[in-house]
Amino acid sequence: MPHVANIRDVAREAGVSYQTVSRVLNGHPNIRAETRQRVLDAVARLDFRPNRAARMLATSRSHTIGVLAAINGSYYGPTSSIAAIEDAAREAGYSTMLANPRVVDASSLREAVRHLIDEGVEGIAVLAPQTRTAQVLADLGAPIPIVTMQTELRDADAGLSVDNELGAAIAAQHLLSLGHRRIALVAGPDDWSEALARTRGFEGALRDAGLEPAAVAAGDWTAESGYLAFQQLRGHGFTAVFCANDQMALGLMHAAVERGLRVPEQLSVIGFDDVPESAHYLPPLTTIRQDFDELGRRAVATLLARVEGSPLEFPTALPPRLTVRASTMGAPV
Amino acid sequence: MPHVANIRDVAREAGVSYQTVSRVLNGHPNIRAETRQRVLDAVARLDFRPNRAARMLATSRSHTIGVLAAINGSYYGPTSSIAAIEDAAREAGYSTMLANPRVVDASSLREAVRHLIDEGVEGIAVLAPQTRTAQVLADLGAPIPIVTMQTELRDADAGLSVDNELGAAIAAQHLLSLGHRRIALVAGPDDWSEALARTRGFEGALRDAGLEPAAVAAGDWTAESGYLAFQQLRGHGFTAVFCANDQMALGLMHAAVERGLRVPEQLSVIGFDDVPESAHYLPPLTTIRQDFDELGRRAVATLLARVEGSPLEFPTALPPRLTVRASTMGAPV
DNA sequence: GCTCTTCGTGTGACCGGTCAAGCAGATGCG
DNA sequence: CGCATCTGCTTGACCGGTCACACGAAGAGC
Repeated sequence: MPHVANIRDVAREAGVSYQTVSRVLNGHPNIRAETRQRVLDAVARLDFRPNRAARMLATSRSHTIGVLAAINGSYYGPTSSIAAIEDAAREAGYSTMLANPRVVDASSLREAVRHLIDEGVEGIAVLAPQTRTAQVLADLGAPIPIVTMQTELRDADAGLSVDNELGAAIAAQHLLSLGHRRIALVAGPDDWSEALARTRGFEGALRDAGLEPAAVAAGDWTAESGYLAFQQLRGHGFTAVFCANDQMALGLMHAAVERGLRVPEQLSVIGFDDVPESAHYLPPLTTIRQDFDELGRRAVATLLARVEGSPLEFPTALPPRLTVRASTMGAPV
Repeated sequence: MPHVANIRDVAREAGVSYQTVSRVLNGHPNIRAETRQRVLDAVARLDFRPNRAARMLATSRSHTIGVLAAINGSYYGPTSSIAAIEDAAREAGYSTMLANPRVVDASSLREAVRHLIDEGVEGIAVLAPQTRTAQVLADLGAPIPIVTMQTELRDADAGLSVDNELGAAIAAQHLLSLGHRRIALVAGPDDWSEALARTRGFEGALRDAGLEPAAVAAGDWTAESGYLAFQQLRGHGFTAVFCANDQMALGLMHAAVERGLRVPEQLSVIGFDDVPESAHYLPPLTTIRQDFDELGRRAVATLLARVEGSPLEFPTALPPRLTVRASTMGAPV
């Protein structure tokens, strides 16, 4: 086992005390330039890397954040956000620790948070947008900041979601502007905040036009559930359908085509998320784009501001953007 | 700031010395049952949680593994594996630290590995299946075990991939058995091990049948690149095409349909991965299934065995499995 | 010239665990 | 009965950093 240098080795090598080395490493003032250089040279010669455990023990700061992500059903969004979080965190000198509860219930969430806290993380970003999540986390009374992404709460974390309600309203308005009047909804699971917000936005926009959904089915975000949803919906005589995410839209189009319906000529379909593949679905999917990367970056910025006690906050949710492709067209007459 | 209990508080509460508490926590023998119980009661009363930094400093063991994942292009596979890794690690009492180089070049890889080592991880699982990865990692001479997943090397980590060569051969044989003789290939990027292995397997199977690929194009795993690949390939008169992943197959089908070709009647398409959506592509995609979860579990098992010096090894790559759906049929005459 | 501040550096204690050695009391063995 | 061994527990040192404080030297103010 090769001996790895510690701070006292460096001090000896540089001919100063270990405290001086510590000062140099932490950028304290009041070090003579020549002394600093001697220390830095010694650090380089010995390839000294400060021991994080020792530093953490002494300062009780870990420079680590936790990511609590429950990934199931859809992959693209959470994965993009996680990658962005890790990137932003490292940029700011923080490391990232992962916790993946396999199911999202109160006790798994609690256990995951506790695990991360035991690891010494200074803050946690949560990607588990079930409705109950926010409440469970609040009840925990955790001693560190926790930001919840993609929540529907109009609270301090508002800036950490896309405005799902607005996005769904835009989708509905797009269909309305094409002349559709009988529009169905494939909602997400009703224990997900985003699903509820999208349903609300969609129904609100319809109501503003004096309409109601022609029919409603709920899926679980998977393509398979979109496929099954179509079977529930058929017979309700709609000319367009809003699916709460792209995968369900894909499954629904599959079922529709199988029944001999032509998309978009006989049925317009619009999704949500704009996953990279949706541009190549058949037909290419009209959908609502979310900026998952920006979401991740904002989560880290918010978290670190809270960790360090500064007041940064993102007051408004990110604007979603309509991407029109070939799966929507004017209503058949 | 509420005082959190340390081991000496527990000792005082239980009326024993701190060393006895440490013994109990670490399951040492030679503790009287009644003493152990008194300690455990005190632990529970004070909600004592051992400080990981202190333990790490004293033992120089972190009980943490690192995951170095370069996620770009495809999401489903790596994300599934990461989730499985985190799960298996936690099961074994290990935590998971993340590092996501945004590009995969030698210096980013080195930096990411170094970052993880500085964090004190005891081993690293690498999901960055570019060909050069393995060599760069080997050259690093890292003082901790590193396992590389999805590498093409037939070395100690062989069990940490699906047998890509076999999978591609199975795909080719499926097309051959349907009577296709003019078969094109959309390969993955040629700096990815998996891409090379799939190309090898595909071309090998064709050669065994006395054939050569009708045409070859390379993509970058994205649907978009599959779409573009078709434009390169057309005019080469093929009746079937093997795409090195599902997304590229999706893009290719999109381009084919746009040119008026019917899949599978005029063109059979087969993919690789079996992402959840591929069952609902239009037409549903015939593809080769990989077990990403098992890959993640094996990576952790291998890593921990190596960390602990036990001899566990998975001698053989995971078998891929053909999933026949609607995108392939007998060759047109 | 003497004290007062500022600058640059060193000393000791401490963070919260673990490990090695030590030390009573009980038990085994001749 | 004397000695060695085992059992159960305690004490002291240590892991590798940081923090609070002390201290000598140089420059400022009177």
